[in-house]
Amino acid sequence: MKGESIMPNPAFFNLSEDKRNLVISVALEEFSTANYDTASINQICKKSSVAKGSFYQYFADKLDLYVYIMTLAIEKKIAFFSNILDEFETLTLLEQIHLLFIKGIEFAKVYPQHAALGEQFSKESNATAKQAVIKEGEKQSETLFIQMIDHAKIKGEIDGDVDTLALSMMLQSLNKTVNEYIQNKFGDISYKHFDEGASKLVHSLLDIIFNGIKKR
Amino acid sequence: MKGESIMPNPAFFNLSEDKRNLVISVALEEFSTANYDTASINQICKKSSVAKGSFYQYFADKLDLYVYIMTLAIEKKIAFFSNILDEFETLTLLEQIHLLFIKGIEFAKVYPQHAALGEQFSKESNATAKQAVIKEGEKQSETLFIQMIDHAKIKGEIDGDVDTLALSMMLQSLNKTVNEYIQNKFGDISYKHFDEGASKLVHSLLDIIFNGIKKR
DNA sequence: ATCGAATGTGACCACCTAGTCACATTAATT
DNA sequence: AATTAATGTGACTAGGTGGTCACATTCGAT
Repeated sequence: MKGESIMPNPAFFNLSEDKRNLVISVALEEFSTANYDTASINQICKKSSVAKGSFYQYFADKLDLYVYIMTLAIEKKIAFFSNILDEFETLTLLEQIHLLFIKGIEFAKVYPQHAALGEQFSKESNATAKQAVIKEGEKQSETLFIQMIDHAKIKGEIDGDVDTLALSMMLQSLNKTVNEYIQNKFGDISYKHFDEGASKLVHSLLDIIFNGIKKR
Repeated sequence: MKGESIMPNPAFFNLSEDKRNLVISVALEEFSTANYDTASINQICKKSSVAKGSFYQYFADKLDLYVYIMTLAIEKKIAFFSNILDEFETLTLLEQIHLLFIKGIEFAKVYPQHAALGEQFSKESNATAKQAVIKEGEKQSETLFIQMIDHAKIKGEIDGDVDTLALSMMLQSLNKTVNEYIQNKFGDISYKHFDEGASKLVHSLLDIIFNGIKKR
C-alpha cells in the first residue's frame, strides 16, 4: 500500500503529455481487442511510433504495461461512479440497483473502449496477468452489493429470509450480463434506441427480482 | 446439413481406437486450459506422441481440430441432458429449471474437462474459432428457456406479464454463473459438500426468482 | 565549447508458432 | 517377390513473440 507503485518507470512521465496519451490510448485499444497473451507489444510500439528500446525504458515488461492500463481504467470507472454513492442513502434498494445498472451502461456508452477492456479482462485466461491486476487493487463490487442488501433488510425493504450471498451473486451476474448484452447489441449500431432499450431491460429484470414471477 | 462434416480426414478414423482417444484426450486438455490462440499444436503432438506431419494428415489445420473437439464435447453434453427432457412434461417450471441447473452442475462433476472446455469457449476471444464452432451447430439453450417460460405462462404457473426475454436472459446468466462458481469453488477441493452446497445455492436463487425479495 | 547524463533506436537473440514436404517406412495388392 | 498405395516422420519455412543491448542522438550543466 506504499506509494511505490507508480508502475511505469519515471522516464515515461517525462514524456510529453501527447506522447504519453498516445501510448496509453494505443495500448488500451490493443488490450481491449486482444487478450493478454495475444496482445502485441510490437504492434503497440508501431502504432504509437515508439521504438522498442524506448518502450522498455518506460515499462519493465508487458505485464507492467498491462497492470498500468488496467489501473487507469479502474480509476476511470471508480471516478465515474463516485458521485452516485453520495445520494445512495436516500434511495431504496430497488432505486440503488437500478442506478448502478444504468450507470454501468452509461459508462460503456461514454467509454466504450474502457468497457471493452473490462470485458476482455473478465474473460482473461492468463492467470499471471489476472492475478497481478487483482493484487493491484480491483474493487470487489461484491461487498458493495452485500452491504446494500444488509442495509435494505434492516430497513425492512426486503424479506429478511432472502439469501444475501445468492442475491449478491445474482446481481453481479446480471450486471455483467446486461453490460455484455448492451455492448453486443448496440456496440456498433446507432445509439438511437440505446437508452430506452437498456432501461426497459433493467426494469424487467428488477421487476422479476423484487416481485417474483409466481402467479399471485 | 449434409453428412459431409465428419471434419477430421478419414485417415484419423483408421487409427487404432486407443491412439484416437489419446489424441482427443490430449487436445481436450490443451483447449480446456488455454484459449484457441494460445493452445499449441506442437504440445498436442508431443503429448500424444504423434509426428507433426501425421497430425496434419488427420486434421486440415488447427481450426479443424478445435471444431472437432468442441463438437464432441457438445455431443457429450447433449447426451447427458437428453434423458431429462422426457420427464419435462410432468414438471412445473420451478422443477424444470432446478433440474436443468443441477444437471449442469452434475455434468461439470462427471466431466470436469468438458465443462472447463465449455467455460474456455464462452470466454474465447478469437472470432474465427468461435464462429466456426457456432456454425457447426451450437444448441441455443436460449430458445429452450423461452419455450419453458411460454409453456408455464399458458399453464398459469407464472405471471403472464413477466418479460419472457428478460427472464430467459436471467436464467442463462445465472446458469453460467452458478457453473463458474461451482467449478471455482469445488474444482480442486474435496467433493465432500459439493452436492449440498450446489443444491442450496440453486434453491436460494430460484426462491428469489419465483417469490421475489420484496417484504410482504 | 566541452563533457556527462539521459534518452532514442532498431538490429538482434532465443524461442515460440502453424503448416509443409521430400523422404522413409509400412501395408496391401497383384 | 514385386509393385503400389497409404502412412509415419521431423527438418524446414516463414513469421511471429518478448526482451536486450551497443550505439547514436539529444539535452543540460558546467
